[in-house]
Amino acid sequence: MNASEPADPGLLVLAQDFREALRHSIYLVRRLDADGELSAAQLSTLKMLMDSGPATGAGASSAAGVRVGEIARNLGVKVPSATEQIIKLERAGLARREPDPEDSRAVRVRLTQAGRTAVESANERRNAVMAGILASLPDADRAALAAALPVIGRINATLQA
Amino acid sequence: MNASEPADPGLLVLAQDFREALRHSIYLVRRLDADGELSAAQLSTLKMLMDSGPATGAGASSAAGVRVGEIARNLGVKVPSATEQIIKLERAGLARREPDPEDSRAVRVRLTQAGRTAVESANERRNAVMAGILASLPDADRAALAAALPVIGRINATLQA
DNA sequence: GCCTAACTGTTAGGCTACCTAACTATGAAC
DNA sequence: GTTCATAGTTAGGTAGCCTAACAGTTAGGC
Repeated sequence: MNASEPADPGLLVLAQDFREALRHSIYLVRRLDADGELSAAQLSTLKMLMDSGPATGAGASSAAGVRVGEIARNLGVKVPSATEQIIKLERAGLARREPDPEDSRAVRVRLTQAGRTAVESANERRNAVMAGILASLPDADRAALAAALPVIGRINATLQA
Repeated sequence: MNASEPADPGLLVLAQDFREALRHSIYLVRRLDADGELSAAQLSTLKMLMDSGPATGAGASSAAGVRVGEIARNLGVKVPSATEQIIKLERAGLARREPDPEDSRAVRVRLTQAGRTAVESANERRNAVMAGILASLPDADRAALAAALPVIGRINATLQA
């Protein structure tokens, strides 16, 4: 945990290689996001809204929507940045802001039906492109990747703490 | 290769999971880059210069430095964006622009000694932080990660084509 | 030789996404 | 019923990317 210690050389090499891989992956992500329709930041925001509460709110009778602060925390940005994204989404008709009935300071953000549709189609498109790339790999590569994804998830989870 | 085909469902799931992992990794990268000293873009540029030609140019008698277009291509950005970064690096005393003796249209960019020092220390710091995170993982996780890195490298290489 | 076409890099202008600081409005505590 | 904390917005600024327009250099065709 302590970064000031000398650290195992092998660990440093792995760290370097992993950083390198992530650095190069930026281009991949940029490529996937380059199809226009929705920016990476906006898709992330929409996706978060979708995961956190159904747009139709069938079973969510009490507190529908997500608070701005929570969105910011989930996206790893500051509150004003979240506000900015939300305003853009609202202008695009993809999300809606409503007062929180339980706390008048707060704002509840929800997907509109159009927002839900947009995030689904954008996701499908990106997944299809990525799947196309993965399809060209040998089975063993795909297996290795699949095995590593949970690990990367755990690494990312480290940051939440 | 053809993204318009229906595609294997398992492949789509893997694609989705991989995209998700990369999306979350953005926060990790942001965290690593947040230590100030050098922005991600600038470190990438410096690193590229370092890998492509020694600053001292001991053995590189003929064509020292890297051309702007080549830098742009390597970083996956357009030429004006590369120019912008280079100007900043030059102002910071980390890189130098020189005329290309063989082609007067071209510009050769080289690291200064200060630039070399800066990239090394920035890299070491980031590697140490990452190594600290990796140290908290079980051995099996590290092994899985190490096995997947070459795969991610191959995926990224796909884009060059 | 010279004129045109292709190429290299810079400049100008614009966009998105992030930030901090300052502000408004509401809630909670005493 | 002040006072302090909390939720979000607004204002202003920065970094990094883009396209379009430009200047200078090289290379061909004739």
